[in-house]
Amino acid sequence: MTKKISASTVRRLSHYLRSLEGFEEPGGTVSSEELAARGQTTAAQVRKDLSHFGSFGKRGLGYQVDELRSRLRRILGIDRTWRVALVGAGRIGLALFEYPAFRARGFECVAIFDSDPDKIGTELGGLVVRDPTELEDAAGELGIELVILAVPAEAAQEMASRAVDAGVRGILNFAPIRLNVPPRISVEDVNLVMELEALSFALSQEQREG
Amino acid sequence: MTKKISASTVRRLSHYLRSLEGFEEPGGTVSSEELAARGQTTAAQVRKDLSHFGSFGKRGLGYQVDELRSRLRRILGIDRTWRVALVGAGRIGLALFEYPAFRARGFECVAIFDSDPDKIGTELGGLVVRDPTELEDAAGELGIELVILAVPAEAAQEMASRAVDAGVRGILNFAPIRLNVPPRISVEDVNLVMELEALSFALSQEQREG
DNA sequence: CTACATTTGTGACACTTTTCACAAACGTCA
DNA sequence: TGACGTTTGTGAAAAGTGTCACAAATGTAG
Repeated sequence: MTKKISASTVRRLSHYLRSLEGFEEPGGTVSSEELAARGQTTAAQVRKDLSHFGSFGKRGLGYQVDELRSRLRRILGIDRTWRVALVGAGRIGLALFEYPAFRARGFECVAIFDSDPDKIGTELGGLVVRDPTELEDAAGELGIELVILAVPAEAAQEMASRAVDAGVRGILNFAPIRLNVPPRISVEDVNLVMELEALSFALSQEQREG
Repeated sequence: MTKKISASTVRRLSHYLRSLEGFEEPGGTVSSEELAARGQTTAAQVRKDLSHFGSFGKRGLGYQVDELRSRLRRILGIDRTWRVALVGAGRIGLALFEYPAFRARGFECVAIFDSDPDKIGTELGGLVVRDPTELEDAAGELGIELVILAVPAEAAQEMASRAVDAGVRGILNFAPIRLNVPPRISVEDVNLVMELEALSFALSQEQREG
């Protein structure tokens, strides 16, 4: 179980779990074939993905839905609540803050930071916006392990470093730069411009090829 | 040039372009080594990525920044303006709508659709919110080629199909489902819960391994 | 109990992506 | 001009991912 799991496998696991949620027969089973049909993948891929974490299917039957679901949750580390801080109370940050899916999956936003003096001290969604210099104190106090970083590119590195100093272990980064953090820190980048550019590339490519 | 370009290559191209923007010596050059240092990659990777589109470096010197920049823009298809419609005027949709980086890169939001009767007819950011049934007419009229789909999972498939019928060629999908669309349509998924789960997985993995 | 229809788990294979290594090209300087 | 240091472009090797095919389990039905 100490083998390296690829990013694509993790994404698929997350997707399998999502698929299982529309599945409400108690005690039912699901085959790798069915699971594959709901995702955009193959039965063999499903089985290989799951096999990295032990063998919890029954041959001839498939996987027990309830068990698979809880196993996936355990594997993904969402069989608990993660305490998250929002850094950057701009439009995107606030939209995420109120995104119901986050809370529903156990990601609980417990603090908001923003360096805009006009915002500091005001209340947003039941939390008082704090100065980012308070991050270090607050992180310990509130048990913050994850940060959603939604600040302009110019400020991102500084805020990331501050979060790292505060003891945060993971960063969901919306700024379009590669953060420079110690290797023990996990960073996931969400680069919206990049996504649009990928679309633009695909569309232009089609045209070039006729 | 008709070879298949991998998604990771496209993402890196986008990133190279972003890196070059902080580069304001007119007529300067940049080596694959420097470009690699700014990204999270290697010099060989940079050269191979670029070589798929012709050889526009000078041996012994590197790449001319101005030229590389405009070549990358051409390659990515952002040497023009893309007309985009926002479908779903919820929090995330509106945040994206006003995201300055989009417009700055040539993605121009020219229409907003939402099926909420309370929103239809109201003005948001200078545009009147329309009923999604108008998509087909509006798409032709306004030259919409891309759609940002930011609606709840339940509505996503229907809206996607409508957009496809309207002649849209690309969809940036924020709903956590795999859209079922004809193969000629490009879809990029942005799944925020999945990203958080990937972080959660990485953090839990560390703990398991001690 | 045996034959049978399923479906998993997994080694072997195929394909993709990255890394390596080096010849070829370029500018410079004497 | 010619030797030199640099950096590209690219085949070939290595590493990583996905697919296939099939033996081993499992439940069912007779």
